[in-house]
Amino acid sequence: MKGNSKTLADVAKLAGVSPSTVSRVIADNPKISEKTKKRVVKCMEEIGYYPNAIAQSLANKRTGNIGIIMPHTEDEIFLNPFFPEALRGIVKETSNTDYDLLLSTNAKTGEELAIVKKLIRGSKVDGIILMSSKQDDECINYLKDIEFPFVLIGSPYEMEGEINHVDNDNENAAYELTKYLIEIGSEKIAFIGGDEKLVVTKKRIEGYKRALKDMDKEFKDDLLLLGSFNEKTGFKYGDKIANMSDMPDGLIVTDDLVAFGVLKVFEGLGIKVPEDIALGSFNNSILSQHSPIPFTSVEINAFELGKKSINLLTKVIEKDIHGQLITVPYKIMKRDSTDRR
Amino acid sequence: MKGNSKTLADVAKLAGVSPSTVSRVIADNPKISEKTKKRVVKCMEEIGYYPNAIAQSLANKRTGNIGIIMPHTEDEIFLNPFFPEALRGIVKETSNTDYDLLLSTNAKTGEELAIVKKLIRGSKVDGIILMSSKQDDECINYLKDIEFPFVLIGSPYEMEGEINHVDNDNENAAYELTKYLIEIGSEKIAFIGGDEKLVVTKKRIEGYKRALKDMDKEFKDDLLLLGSFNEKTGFKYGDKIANMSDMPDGLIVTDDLVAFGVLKVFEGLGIKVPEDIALGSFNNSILSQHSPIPFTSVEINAFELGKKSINLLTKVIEKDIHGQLITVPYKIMKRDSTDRR
DNA sequence: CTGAAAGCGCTTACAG
DNA sequence: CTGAAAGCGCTTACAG
Repeated sequence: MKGNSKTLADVAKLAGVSPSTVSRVIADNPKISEKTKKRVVKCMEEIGYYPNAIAQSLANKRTGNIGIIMPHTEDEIFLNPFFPEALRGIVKETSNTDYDLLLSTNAKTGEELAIVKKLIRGSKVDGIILMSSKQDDECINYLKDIEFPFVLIGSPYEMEGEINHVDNDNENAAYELTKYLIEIGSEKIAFIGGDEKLVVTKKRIEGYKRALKDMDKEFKDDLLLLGSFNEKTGFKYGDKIANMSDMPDGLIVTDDLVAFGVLKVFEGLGIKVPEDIALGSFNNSILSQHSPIPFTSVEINAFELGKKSINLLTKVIEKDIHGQLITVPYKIMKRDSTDRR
Repeated sequence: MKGNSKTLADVAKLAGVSPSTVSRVIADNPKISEKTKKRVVKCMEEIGYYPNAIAQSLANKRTGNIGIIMPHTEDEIFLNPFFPEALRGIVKETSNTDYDLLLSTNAKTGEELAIVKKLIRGSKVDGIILMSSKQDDECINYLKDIEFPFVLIGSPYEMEGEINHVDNDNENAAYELTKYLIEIGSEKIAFIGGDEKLVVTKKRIEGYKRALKDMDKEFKDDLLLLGSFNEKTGFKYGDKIANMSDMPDGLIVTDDLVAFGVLKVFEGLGIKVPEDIALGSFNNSILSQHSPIPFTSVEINAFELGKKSINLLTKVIEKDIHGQLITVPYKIMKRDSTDRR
């Protein structure tokens, strides 16, 4: 490339000042007189000068980058619209700051820690967003241990009071959804969740159980079904539920794609929703709206989660803040699958 | 953070060699004897040394970062599954290299050029991936002008032979799809496209026209409908088509979400697909598979486009390569909407 | 208000 | 095969 970028020194020479002065003009240091400031700025424009971010970083000990750690690509979880949506929020909010975004490129599960270490020890980022958390999360432990600025999207399994995170109140969302199903007449409610190591799964199970208890329904172990975030899980458990001797008349599903799979099975078997069984799900994806039977789903506002995480992180980078929690409201979007009027 | 990272000098002191030698060990310079190499490596591990990427960049004139320029967040186009999918491919392929990914954070349309300039002139990236192109694209012109390494996902409007890009053969895809509709008996085929400034729109229109010509059908201007990539466009044109005096019996739509909107309108009006009108679309999204009437759609393989773009870019950064084109195969996924057996 | 000098943590010709 | 020195392009205490 024919760039031949100009340096600070070039500007200094042209303006007849020292490099220190030019540097101070860039930093908009108030000690520099308006007069020289103007002259220098003019010279910068004249030769098309642009500060070298790398050199600034080295001298500054500040990179201007935020690292985003996503679950790895192969992972089915990446296919979940949650991540693109949250990322969209992250990008959006970052555009209001002077940070750039550095994306993790971990290809394998379990590689997250290595990536985090590389970014931090190589001084490539000033802060980190963790886009998922699990039980005994080694990334969280590491970041916490070295006291590096980071924000978790979701909730940590332990040390909640010490870790900065942005999340929905998943416990309450599941509680409310379960309660709602009971209110519209469901007596026996099954629950299909994700990986039990995921904190979000745990929280929703808790809410589900609490609602059952509050509404004087018995919790039954065989109505608690755990699987992955894909359609297959829906097929499998849809079948299982349909074949239960005393079939449930209510169902909570932790993800729309799974719920969609369940509905397909039910449709094939002639099971009517919501008449025979009411259904509530999570994520409010395009599928929940456009399914042959549009179904009730909890909008978790992933875009907002992303935005808020960056907003918090920029503060965390500046001051040290610990254990800050930002709760993003959810909303139960009621549709045909729970409409028993 | 309590980091206090160790430096090259620390390692050198401990190993009893000069910093130059340690540096050469890091670079795995063959001139260093195996013996010292081993000793130095041991010392690095002992004190937990990790090279500072920023300092390396400054000395090296190499950042190890690739910049990704996406359409801006607000843009409806970002909601299209194409971008997350392509990004997934980009992430995946990058994980096999030693590059990191720097994401553009442009919030407004038209800000792309400023972002590109900032990344390049601030020396934050070694190369750039452009995720969309339009007519008179100023980013392309700038990058080309300063001869900065970049790869375009999609095709440029002009100077095709001079710009490295990765794309489907959209002209042929539209050609084949149109021809297929004619072969299953469609006589009059309408086309719903996207923004006419987008190169992909132009290419598909060309293919559509060529197929009509080859199959001795007349091209009619009022059957060529252009809009945005959203459901509303589908509603609007679905209605329009339904109300044409001599309604078309075939329809090509440039995006699944739009096609989905059209189908909804048709369903509401009692228009039968594929009996009354056959439909073929693009992107093979989850909607095309799960729509009440699953519809034929062209799989463009966005994941592969992403992967190939990184693959090409890493080569472009090393040698100078110009006007290289990599074509990613598409595949027409035939479903009920064109099944007239 | 401005400048000379040292430093950020590396790399790399040059010399031996 | 290894080292001393200069340099990458900035910033910032220190001095004036």
